Amino acid sequence: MNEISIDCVIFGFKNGILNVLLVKHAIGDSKGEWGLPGGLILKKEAIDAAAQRTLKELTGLDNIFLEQLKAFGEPNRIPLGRVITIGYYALINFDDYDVKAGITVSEAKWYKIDSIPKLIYDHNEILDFGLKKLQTRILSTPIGFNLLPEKFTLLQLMHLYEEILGKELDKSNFRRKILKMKLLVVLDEKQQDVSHRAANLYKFDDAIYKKLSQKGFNFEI
Amino acid sequence: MNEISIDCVIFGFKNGILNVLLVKHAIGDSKGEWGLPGGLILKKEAIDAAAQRTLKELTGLDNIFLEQLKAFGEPNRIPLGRVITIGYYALINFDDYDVKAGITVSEAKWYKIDSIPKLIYDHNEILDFGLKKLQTRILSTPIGFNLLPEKFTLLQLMHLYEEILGKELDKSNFRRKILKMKLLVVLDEKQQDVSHRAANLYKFDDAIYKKLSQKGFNFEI
DNA sequence: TATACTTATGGTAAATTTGACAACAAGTTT
DNA sequence: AAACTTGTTGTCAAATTTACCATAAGTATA
Repeated sequence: MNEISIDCVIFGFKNGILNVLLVKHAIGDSKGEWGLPGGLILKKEAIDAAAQRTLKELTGLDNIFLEQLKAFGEPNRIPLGRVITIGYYALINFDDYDVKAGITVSEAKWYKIDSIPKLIYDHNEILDFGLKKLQTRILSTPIGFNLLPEKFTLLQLMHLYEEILGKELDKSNFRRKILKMKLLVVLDEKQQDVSHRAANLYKFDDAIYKKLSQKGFNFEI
Repeated sequence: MNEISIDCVIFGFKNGILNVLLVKHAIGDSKGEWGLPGGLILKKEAIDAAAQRTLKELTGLDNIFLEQLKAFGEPNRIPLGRVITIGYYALINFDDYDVKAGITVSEAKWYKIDSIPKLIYDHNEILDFGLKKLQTRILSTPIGFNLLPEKFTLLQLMHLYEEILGKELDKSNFRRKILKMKLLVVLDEKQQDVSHRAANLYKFDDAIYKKLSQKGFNFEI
């Protein structure tokens, strides 16, 4: 009766800039245009599994943070016929990722969040929804770490928050608030190759991370 | 290829108790069992419109607060075959509502939130997701008013929050916080027919309501 | 070697918010 | 009139936030 697809908003963070992974379609009516990576759901496949598969096919990565946004179902959202799509968003660690264009896409490329081109169908709307979700989610759940390498400095973490929220934060106050949560563990290791005082590296505490992921917190910034 | 349905978690608030509207199926494999009201999406019908239609057919009400939860798509969530459902939740003013059983349901009934029976398919899961969404949403957006009559007392509003969040609040502090938002307008009118000092009635300010609906707030209780 | 420069980290004081509770007000019931 | 019930206002210490400043620990430059 209906076609159902998956579309993923994949966020990455590099050099203080938030990026989204877009693909250039190689086949079909939208050939040559940019859009979100996605695909049709298989028979007997759970929708979360379909999103995981789509993600793996594109990035080669498993075990990625992935969460459903919602379903998008305007009857004319795509010209060819009725397709309802279920939006997902994912957060990936830039360093682990290696670009792979798939069969149906000719190119895959990171775009800065403030220079997103016009995308096919309603993909700009899905992307915007994903960004808003990320903005609110990062204030109530410790998901931001999925965008960072395993070891990071407090300022890297702060810049991530600044970039996602689109506003400047106070170093000193950010440090106090984030440390109060006991989510971070100081490492006996410092930043390398910087031409100024090296900052301490941190990682997050798995146990507390799990607890806070369920309970949530309230990060007023 | 796939069937897509809508299922609605409809909340109502009466005498300080949060209720959910359930229906008893009159036809099909689930005949005689209780579940969430819902139905299939029509061809060329937007999914939001399908939810509105479902709601109107059951309650006769238009212009109701309605918001999508997410899509539920386990391959075996219903025994008959693959159906992906899109969950919605709605908040309605009890006083405006008049029960109507439809064609496919033999009965429609309000259930207290703490006495929900075993429902068909994954409807208990959808309901739980809806309640959680309501709990977090009510702390960041002024949606609770949709559950109350036009004029209400501060204590009625507080009891609504208490019931939804499942915890007791302090009268004095609640009053201070809610009034600080400037969302409420004092009316020159008091509660009627109570056997104690009558409380002042309030309504909410449309303009500020709209503004806060977009901007959101942070209601720490 | 001394000085300037950059970022990291720790601290502080004023302002604001919170939490817990007391006190009083305005009615109804006994 | 006294007791009772709920509404409304006020208080005050504790906790938190905000906007800073000061110092530490390095690198680069004169």
